[in-house]
Amino acid sequence: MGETLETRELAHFLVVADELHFGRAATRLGIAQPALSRTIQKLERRLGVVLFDRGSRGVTLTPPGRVLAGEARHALAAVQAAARRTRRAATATPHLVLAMKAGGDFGLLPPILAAYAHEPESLPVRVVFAAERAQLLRDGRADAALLFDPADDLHGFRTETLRRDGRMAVLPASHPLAHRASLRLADLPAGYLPGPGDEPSRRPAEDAAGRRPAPATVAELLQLVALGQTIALVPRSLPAAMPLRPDLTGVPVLDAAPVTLVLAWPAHTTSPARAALARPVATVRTGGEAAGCPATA
Amino acid sequence: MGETLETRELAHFLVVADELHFGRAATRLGIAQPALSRTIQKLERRLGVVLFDRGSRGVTLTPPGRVLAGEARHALAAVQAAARRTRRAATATPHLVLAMKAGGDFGLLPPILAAYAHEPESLPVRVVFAAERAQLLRDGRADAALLFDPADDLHGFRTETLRRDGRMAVLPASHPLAHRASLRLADLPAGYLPGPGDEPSRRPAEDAAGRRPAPATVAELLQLVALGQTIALVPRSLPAAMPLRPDLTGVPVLDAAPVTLVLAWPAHTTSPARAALARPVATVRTGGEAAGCPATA
DNA sequence: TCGGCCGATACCCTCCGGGCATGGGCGAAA
DNA sequence: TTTCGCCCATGCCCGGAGGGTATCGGCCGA
Repeated sequence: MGETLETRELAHFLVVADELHFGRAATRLGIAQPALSRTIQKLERRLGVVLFDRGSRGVTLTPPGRVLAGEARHALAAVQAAARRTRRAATATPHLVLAMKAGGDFGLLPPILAAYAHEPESLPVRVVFAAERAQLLRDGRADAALLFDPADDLHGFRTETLRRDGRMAVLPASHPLAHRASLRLADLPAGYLPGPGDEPSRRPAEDAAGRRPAPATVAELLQLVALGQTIALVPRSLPAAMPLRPDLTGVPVLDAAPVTLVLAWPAHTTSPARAALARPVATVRTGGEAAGCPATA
Repeated sequence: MGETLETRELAHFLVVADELHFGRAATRLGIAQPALSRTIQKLERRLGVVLFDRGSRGVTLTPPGRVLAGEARHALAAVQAAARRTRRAATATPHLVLAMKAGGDFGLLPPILAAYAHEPESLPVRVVFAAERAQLLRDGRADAALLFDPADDLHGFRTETLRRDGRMAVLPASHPLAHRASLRLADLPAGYLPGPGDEPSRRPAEDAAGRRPAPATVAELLQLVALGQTIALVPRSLPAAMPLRPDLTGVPVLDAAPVTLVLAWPAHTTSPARAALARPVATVRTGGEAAGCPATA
């Protein structure tokens, strides 16, 4: 009764929880449907819990099933992270992987990396660009990431604050609001898209309804603004890393919640090379008011 | 090459990493030694990494092996937490488990629980006493815990500050320093034991050398003080929950690092009942100066 | 040099995971 | 109401992974 679950069981369960259809889930897993049914049944018996309601009108997650879906995702990410980090620890050419979005450093990264290179334990740093930086960090594909505090999910990470920043609206230079010195949220027309760092963690390539997803990069977002399709809310420091094209204008939004740019890393890692990466941040940080106040808020 | 590791492999690996001896590890696992050897070999082949140095003078972890040991512990804790939380989500009588050390609430818990009981989503709360509260939280045996900030490992937890507090030395009333109004760390004789919340996370029942471990509870610690075997450094609010016996005296230590008592819970849980537990904390909190500043420091 | 410790190898067996065929419940269509 | 069809469960078989016993081989200490 108390044996530990196997990762295969959790992975198979997650696919069923995702598809809510044993047949399709089995296809996705490359196995036959009966085998999958039995795996789930055994999992349910082992847990002593019914995970799915099998109505003839399809399959539904029970409340405990919903709990397991969330927990299983975390557990599997932890297992994958174990494999990835172990492999990378054995690499002949050790290095750190830093995940960020293009322009997502407000121009602060170059001096940090320069200072880091002088640290005694420093390693070469490879920068990767990705929207799902938090996920990369969780499953071991990255050693550190530049994240935004209220927008990204910082749970389980340790962080060092780089900069706390207000927001501004980016609009076409021809927009009626473009000449204003400042704005309030109420001034903005309804339906503007979120700014960088507000993206949802899961971003399907395409909606079930076929709608296009929100833009994944700041460049895409600003492109949409230039096309007059939206208004963007971005950190005021953004132009330091990515100047606005001339046909766009930035106007501070006074009452938009501020964003905090942080350097984040998995809480339990112990690499001295990674620890040294946090050190130069303190010297580079500008305008930081929450020094030493870690995240996980 | 890229398949995910199985929990059984990780568990077996951890025992070998702990024992550094295949034979003993196999016995602990209840299997024969050859099977264990093969499991580890397969794990190494799958990862493409050598995890152990097999010298004839015993077995040693390689550096990547040490990485995997840390990662595997976290991954397995996550898997076990998944099972525990799922089972408890299916319980007929839902409730929350709150882990603490006896006296570890500074007397603040009763009003919190009283206020919590009036929250709309509240559940019955079962309090369990344990030294390894953080571990209980990590593997799903508890839903929340009262932890001490610099002492406990708060990585991966969300927290709500209950109280920040200086420390005092507890000494026998007959001790030469007992009449002082205040002390500094330099005044204390070398070799005093840590106070509550300074305990290491792993506490073997007995040393390899056979020495007794540090006391696990405050009551044990104060007992040792009364016996003149040590001096204790405890939070100044401790007597609010656990009055000092008359033959003991508390003297503030001005330059000892303050302790922060926090309510902690796993970062990614989503139970509304658990979320409601954090709410009364804000109303009960006294002397808190770091409100809203979360942990993970 | 020899015996003992300890991990690796060889070989066998059992059982678990998976495949195929089929049963059975339930809703929708006729 | 009957029938068709979708979809999950069940029955049965097979291959392989995991485990057990016996044994080898390297290394150290006596």
